[in-house]
Amino acid sequence: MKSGLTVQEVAERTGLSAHTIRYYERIGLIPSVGRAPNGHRRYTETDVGWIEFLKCLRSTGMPLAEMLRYVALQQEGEGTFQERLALLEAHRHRIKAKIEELNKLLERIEAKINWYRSREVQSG
Amino acid sequence: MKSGLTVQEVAERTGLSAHTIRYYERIGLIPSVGRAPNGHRRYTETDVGWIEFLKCLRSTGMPLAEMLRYVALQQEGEGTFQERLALLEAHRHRIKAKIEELNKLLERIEAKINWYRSREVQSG
DNA sequence: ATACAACTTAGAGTATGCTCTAAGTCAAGA
DNA sequence: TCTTGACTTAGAGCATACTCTAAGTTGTAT
Repeated sequence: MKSGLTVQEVAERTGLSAHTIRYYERIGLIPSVGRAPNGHRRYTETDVGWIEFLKCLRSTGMPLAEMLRYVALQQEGEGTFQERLALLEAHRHRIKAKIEELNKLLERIEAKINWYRSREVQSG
Repeated sequence: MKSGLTVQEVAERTGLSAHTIRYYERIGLIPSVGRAPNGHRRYTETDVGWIEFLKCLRSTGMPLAEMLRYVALQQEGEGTFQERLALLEAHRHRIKAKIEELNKLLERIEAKINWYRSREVQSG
């Protein structure tokens, strides 16, 4: 019977390094990770889901400080639902804005690429 | 008669700080900026266009090191057209991948938001 | 004349987010 | 028994990209 995943196993699953996972725990992003009798970390599927959510927030550009704020609200309990929702909605807004910005800038870069291509034809 | 824009004016136009513009010049991203007789920088419209292009590359996530590589190729002359084109195409590919990633992760965050909203209704 | 604001340079300092190290524990296999 | 490898911790180190500072110069307004 398996008591949980090791930090390496979680690293493999999530694509984060074991160093980073421990670091996230240390700064408070992953509260209450279980330990084996020898002190080694043991992760549940719930933990893995949470870490994947953290990764999702990070990959979309949320700073660690804001992720910590989210965790803090979570630990304060149900009274912080509105605030957590607001935080996520603000983040969603930023992601959408970033996607729009990227699309706009992509066009500009493609224009430059096309300029190079037109030159390429003439100069061989 | 105006001999060119000052660093502050370029900062206002491009949205970069004067510090950053000087820094970019120092590391080699903005070659050959003209000087007034007193040694002050004077920018042409061409310079501004180039700085805006740099900003575009940065905002889409290109590291300074790669931008420097692009500048280096540019200064080597016409023989580097292919390489410059390849560099921009690789970058375009990364931007597209990033947009796709953001769209995917955005969905996940929206799912979480919707989960919060459904709770919100029940708990008042 | 003098104060002020904007500029110059080289270099130091900061923010963020990892990433690695050192010293030690522990369990399993040769 | 001894080695190997994975784990633990606290803390140091590093990469990136700015951002600021200090000391000095210059041009303009009062």
